[in-house]
Amino acid sequence: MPELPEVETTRRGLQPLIVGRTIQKIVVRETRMRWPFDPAWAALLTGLHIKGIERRAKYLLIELSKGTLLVHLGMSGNLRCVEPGTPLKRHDHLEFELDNGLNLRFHDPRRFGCVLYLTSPPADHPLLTNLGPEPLSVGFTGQHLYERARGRKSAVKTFLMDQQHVVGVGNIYASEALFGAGIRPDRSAGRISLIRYEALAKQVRITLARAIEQGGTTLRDFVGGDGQPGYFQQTLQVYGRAGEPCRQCGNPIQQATIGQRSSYFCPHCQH
DNA sequence: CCCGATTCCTGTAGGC
DNA sequence: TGCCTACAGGAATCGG
Repeated sequence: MPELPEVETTRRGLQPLIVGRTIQKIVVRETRMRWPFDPAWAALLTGLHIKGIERRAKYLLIELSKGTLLVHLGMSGNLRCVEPGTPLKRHDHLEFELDNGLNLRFHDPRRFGCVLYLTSPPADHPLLTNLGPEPLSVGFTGQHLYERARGRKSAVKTFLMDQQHVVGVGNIYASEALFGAGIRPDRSAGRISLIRYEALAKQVRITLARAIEQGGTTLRDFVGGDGQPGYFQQTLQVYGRAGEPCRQCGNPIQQATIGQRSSYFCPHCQH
């Protein structure tokens, strides 16, 4: 499930392979996604130069000589460069043939992702407004979380996954960061102290940074921009470990549904 | 405004 | 072996 570390891993893997290249041809095999890919974009994109690749929240922004490609990986998507002739897999929806011979492939079995061509400033796009601060920026602090949580009754895990408060944290890293901070995921967001939010903000930063170092988490089929899987799954403390011993205290990890999402925590280490 | 439920989709796993 | 169902989840959207 691509969260910030997987998207950042994709960005870093793609950067040396696609920046400076020109799009020579586009093959559209499937347009139905979270937001449809307009087939008319193929002609508009042909011949454009790739100036850079940035990330905002879980979105990739591929800056072109005219406009921007806005990519979201949904929950099963990946964007990678392959050598020409690499066998097609089911759900390889889009292909961008570059002037260095490589093909940039968008693959997304569940089609919760999207690829949109924007010709206005990306910051003005509705999908990018109302996003919270980047968790690895100085604007993200425990104080910020604490203030945003005032008066909120929803579970802190649900609060942490709301991209309006902080971006990039999804189901896996929310569980991991809450474990690191010793906070039960089902606690009401408005009833947690500033001190504890400071610990949580620190754990969010640490967890995401370590995951980026490991190339993200590959539970099923995530691969980065260069096609390599991630290794952070070996480091997971609680996610997916229901019934297994806590790595800190040995008691079994508990699974619970919070906000229609499965959550994992240690009842002994988290309060 | 806030919050919980619903919705989109397909691959995989478990039960019988 | 094969069929059926449940589950996985990012995030927009809707209803209360």
